[in-house]
Amino acid sequence: MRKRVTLKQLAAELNLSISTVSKSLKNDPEISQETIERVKKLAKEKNYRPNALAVSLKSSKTMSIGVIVPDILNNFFAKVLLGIEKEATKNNYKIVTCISSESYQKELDYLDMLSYNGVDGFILAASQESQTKDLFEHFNDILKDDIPIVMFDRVVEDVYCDKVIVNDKQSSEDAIDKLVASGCKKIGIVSNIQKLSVGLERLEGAEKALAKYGMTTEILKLKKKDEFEDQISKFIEEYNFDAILGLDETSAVSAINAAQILDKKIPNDIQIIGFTDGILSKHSYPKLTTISQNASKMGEEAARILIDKLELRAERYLPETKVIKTKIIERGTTK
Amino acid sequence: MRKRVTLKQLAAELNLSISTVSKSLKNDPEISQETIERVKKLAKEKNYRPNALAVSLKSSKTMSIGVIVPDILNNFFAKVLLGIEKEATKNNYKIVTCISSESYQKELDYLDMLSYNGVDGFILAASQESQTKDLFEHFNDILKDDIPIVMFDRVVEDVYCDKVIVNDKQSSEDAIDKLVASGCKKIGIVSNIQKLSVGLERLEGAEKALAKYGMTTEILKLKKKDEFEDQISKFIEEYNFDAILGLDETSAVSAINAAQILDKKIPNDIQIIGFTDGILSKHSYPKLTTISQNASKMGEEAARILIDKLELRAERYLPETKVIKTKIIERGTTK
DNA sequence: TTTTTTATTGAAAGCGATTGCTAAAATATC
DNA sequence: GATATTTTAGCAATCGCTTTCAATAAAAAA
Repeated sequence: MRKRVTLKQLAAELNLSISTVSKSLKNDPEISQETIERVKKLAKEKNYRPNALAVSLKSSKTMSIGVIVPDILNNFFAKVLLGIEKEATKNNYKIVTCISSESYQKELDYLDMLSYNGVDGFILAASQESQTKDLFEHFNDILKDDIPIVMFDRVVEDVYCDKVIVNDKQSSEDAIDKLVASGCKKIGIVSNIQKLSVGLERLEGAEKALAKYGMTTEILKLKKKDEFEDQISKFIEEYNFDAILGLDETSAVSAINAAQILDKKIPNDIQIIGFTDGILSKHSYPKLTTISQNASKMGEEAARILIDKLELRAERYLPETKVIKTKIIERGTTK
Repeated sequence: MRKRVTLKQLAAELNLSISTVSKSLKNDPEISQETIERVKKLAKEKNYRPNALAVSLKSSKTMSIGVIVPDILNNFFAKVLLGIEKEATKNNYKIVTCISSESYQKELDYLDMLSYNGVDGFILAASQESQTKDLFEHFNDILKDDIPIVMFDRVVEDVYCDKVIVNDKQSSEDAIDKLVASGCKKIGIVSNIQKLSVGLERLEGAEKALAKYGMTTEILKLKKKDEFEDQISKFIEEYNFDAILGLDETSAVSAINAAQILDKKIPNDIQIIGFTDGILSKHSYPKLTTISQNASKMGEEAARILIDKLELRAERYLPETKVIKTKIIERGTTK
């Protein structure tokens, strides 16, 4: 069994003091070239690496970012995580990932734990519970401790921090525009995320666009307990839609299946557009036309903003809100 | 802006020594009840919490587990992660998640970084590159430093550590049995994971079962560059299969779509079974009959094994290999 | 009253690294 | 040859906490 080597041990073996060894490793000009080389040689031999804990304790910087996501099974969040990871790694930061499972309590616990574990900053999306119950003081508490937070996607209006969002409202307007342009007369909205800030935004955009064309907004809010396909096929039959806008990926894909059940041809009898360019969109039949939120880019952006803030600590600056542009990816469910 | 309070500050305010304060917070019998209460009162008021870094440095235990997964977008790994997270949290451990992106180099870097950051142990699935190139000394190096590893799913034979796997071979045998029992005469295998240990296992099981029924093994190894659906539909037409076993979820779902393209009715004209009970299986049309690996349970199990080892450090014990049982989840693609 | 016990608190070392300051040795200046 | 200057290396404090051991004071026993 190997033993991790410390400065102390190197010093002993070299007959030098700990400080000399430490300085040598940092190429301190105070130390003679000869000594530096001697030290480095042994350090390399023994595979010396500074104990990150000790360094952090001293410098009160851990080079780590706490990331809290509501649901890791959600492809969107997974992608964002990937983006964060990429950018963080590039800048020598590591990430500590926690999953709030949409629970306020877990979110709070993690915030607390991570802050006492010394993460340098947070990147997070609020849990559903925090959003619906309008709980956000726990975020402010962290900010008060001077630990920066960057929120993404599920942001909280009342928390004064950096944010990265997507122009959800505009996107669903665009989607409706597109559907109308291709001849749709009766468009239905299906949502499985009624309670989320993003769900509201998207709905608002759709309503606005629909109104513009003198169309009424018919929305189906999916109920967890029943089969989505059944709920949607009834909805389609009732109104005889020629297009469906799914406010999230699951709704849209379920709408595809519902259309199949009703034996409607996609995209001829009915067109479908969804949100979130996840794994489902690419594996449905036909493949789903969807609004991509550039999840990975969102993550990168969030990490970049946080790291900038961390490194440029010197100057206080105002929180910014970065809007990531969506793009519509046309596949088989639209004409 | 608030300031994190330390023992020193509490001590000063209470006119006590640091050690007394520390002991009081731990209900040390050496300290008088009166003092204990005085200390606790102020600590609560000031919201004192020990600095985790300092505690870790002292105890050389960080209460954290390094988790390395090859791909977080993969629903299976995400589920395992969820299981790990759940079990770890329950035992007061936190997890530091890294994503190797199937790269050997990243895997190595993370292993190195995390070990110097003092994680107490590792839970990981080998990257594809490590598996195909048969690279595993980096794992042994960690073990040499006396940091325990628990591998799951993608395990490496030559590394002597705890493992959690699934009875892949048996599962695909069972799947073939089931197909034959329901009358299939010509079964094709489709795989997108030829290079992985699990892919090999599953193939082996299928071959064995096929041979048992005097059937030949026809396998299609998917090529990334072409559309999966096209490759599969050609494959089906060529052999006129009445059943497909997809060795991974993507293959199986693509097979469903391929059948639709060929206008074959599922499950009457052709039956399909897949692996991994992920999100795709539930949203395909028809829904996919699949072999569930109990991903979340796998994660929990891995975490439990690791934590047991961590806490029971005392007695050396032999590495164990836990086999998680799969179960077949029947949905719409089989009779 | 003196000695022993017990109760209570504090001093100090240590975890591993960083860093400002000091001391000693080597070199330069007059 | 004596003093001033530069190199080079080490001391010691510090980060925040834990823990052993010593110290003091008060109470009990002799």
